[in-house]
This record gives sequence, structure tokens and C-alpha cells, in this order.
Amino acid sequence: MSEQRLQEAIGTLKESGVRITPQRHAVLEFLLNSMTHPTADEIYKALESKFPNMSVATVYNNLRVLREIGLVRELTYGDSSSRFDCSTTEHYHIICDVCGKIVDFHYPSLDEVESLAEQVTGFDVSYHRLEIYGTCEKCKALATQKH
Amino acid sequence: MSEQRLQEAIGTLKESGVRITPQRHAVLEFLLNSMTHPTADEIYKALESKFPNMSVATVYNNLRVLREIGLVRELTYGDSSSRFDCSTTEHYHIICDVCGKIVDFHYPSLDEVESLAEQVTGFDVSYHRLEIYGTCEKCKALATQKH
DNA sequence: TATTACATTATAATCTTTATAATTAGTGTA
DNA sequence: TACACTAATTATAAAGATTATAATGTAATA
Repeated sequence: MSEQRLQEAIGTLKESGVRITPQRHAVLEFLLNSMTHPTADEIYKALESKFPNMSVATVYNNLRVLREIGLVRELTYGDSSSRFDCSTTEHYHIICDVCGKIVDFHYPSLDEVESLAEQVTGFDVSYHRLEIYGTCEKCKALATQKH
Repeated sequence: MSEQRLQEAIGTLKESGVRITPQRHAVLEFLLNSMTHPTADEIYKALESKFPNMSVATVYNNLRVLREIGLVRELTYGDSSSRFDCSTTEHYHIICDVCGKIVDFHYPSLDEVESLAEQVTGFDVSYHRLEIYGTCEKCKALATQKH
């Protein structure tokens, strides 16, 4: 079923005049199929067996290209490395402070906050980001076991 | 007037059993007086003349200590380096995409979103962060001039 | 097929942050 | 005040993520 999303994404690439190389295709496909918002390094490691000669720079280059044409969003959280997300629909994220897991979370867009911010600060608002932090169920269970 | 806030903060340090060294005092004072949410490197550069022998590690160490006792908050945005904020009162931030300026923005805490997220995801929520992005008045004016 | 422009690879460099070990300096107590 | 204990600082190195560079390879097109 994500086959369709992949075809759509490849269509977007073609429209943008971006070449579809095997590595680029693989990065895109991996991102579309992954629910975990992987880091660049995770993508690199995942594709290593398929492309033994691939360079880390290629992963970064492709992520940049995909981001520039709007297929991929870069998420910069507290930890050291960025995570990447195929931005198909609008959603927020909830992040586990213990294990770093990121789960999608749907909530109506906070338009009211944006418009108030415009009034108060005089900015032209273009977008916002919201993340919620806490402990996921798995880590809660592990913490209970230890006691 | 921020003298009072500084004294309060020093009180908190003492209560926590943390030593008040000249460098630590300077980092804290600089953060309290700065409205710009500086990076570690900016703090280091600002205090260089006062403490020519100070190490960058000292800045990081002190920021970590101040963060651990809750006097300072670490902000990780899209750019490469963290910014630091004396978290005295709860507030959100609005960030200029053009010049990077960060302005404080007060809005009632989004408790409703937090509680819904708990229900939907099963997480124990501890906090959230919200940032609004846009163009500040100054950059808007500059953009208009160019046309 | 030849050309051109874009991608990839390999490598080095940069930048931020953390770790380590030795030295220095605060702080409580005699 | 002086001592001793412990934490903090310094200098340095190391780690980790990302970007830059130059050479090589490859896709698309005339």
C-alpha cells in the first residue's frame, strides 16, 4: 500500500527534474516504509548491505535533495543527530525521553496560537512546531520492574 | 533590576550545594542579562576578555550544572548548536527564519494537548515544546525595500 | 556516440560537544 | 586563619554529526 506513495514521490522527483538513482530510490523507499523517523546513520546502516559501496555523504546529499523538494522533513530534537520524516500529512510528535522513540500524534493545527503570536509580536508567521515529551509505555514498564 | 533575579538564582545554587565560582557566576549573570538566548560559544566569546584562561569545557560544564538544577533550559532548534535560556517563567518562542532572532511569547500552557496525547499514545507526558517560525518586522521591512 | 551535467565515492575538514587527567581553588571545620 | 576535602577548572584529546572537495562514474540528450 505504500507502493502508491512511493510512486507519487517518484513522480514529484521527476517533476522537479531530479534524477532517480538507485541510491536515491532506496533512501526514499526506506523512509516511506519506516515508521521510526530514522537518523541519517540508521538509513546508511540499513542500506549498507544493498549498496556496499555507498558513502555516508550520499545519504546526506539525498536527504538534502528530498528535503529541498518537500518530500522529507528534518526533525531536530534534543539528541545529537537529526531525524527524517516523510511529510505526507500534518501531525505532531511525541518523544520518549528514555529510549528516544518518536510516535506520531494527530491534533488539530494550533492556528489560534499562530494568529495570536502574529498580533503580539508583529511577525509574519509561516509555521510552528510542537513536540511532547514523556515516557513511553515500554519504558514505563521497564522502570517499574527495576523497583 | 535583574540583580534580584541573580540573587535568587545564586540562592538556588547554594541550596543545591553547588559551588559559586567566578566562572559559574559569570555564565549565570550573562545568561540572565541576555535577551538573545545565546549559544555556548557565544557565552564563551563574551566572557573571554574577563576570563582569558577559561576553557570552553567550563562553559559547557556550567551550563549542564545550571540545567540540572533547573535554572537554565537548553533549546535545540534547527541550527547546529544549542541555545540556552534562563527559564524563570513559562513562555514559548517565536523565531525569525531570516535573521534567527528569538522573541519570547506568552501563551497559556497547552495542557489540553498534553492530556490528549497521554490518552492516545499511552505515554506519561512530562512536558512539551512549541516554537513558532516566521519573519520578524525588521526583516519584513528589509524584504519590502528590496523590491 | 559524444557531450554535458549531475551523482557518487572516498576522504578530509569542520563544528559541536563530551571525556580525561592533572592542576587549581572553594568551603567547612578545627 | 590554616587544613583538608572535594569539586571545579584547565588543557587536551576524542567522539560524533555534518559538510566540503576532488576525482570518478553515470544518466540523459543532442
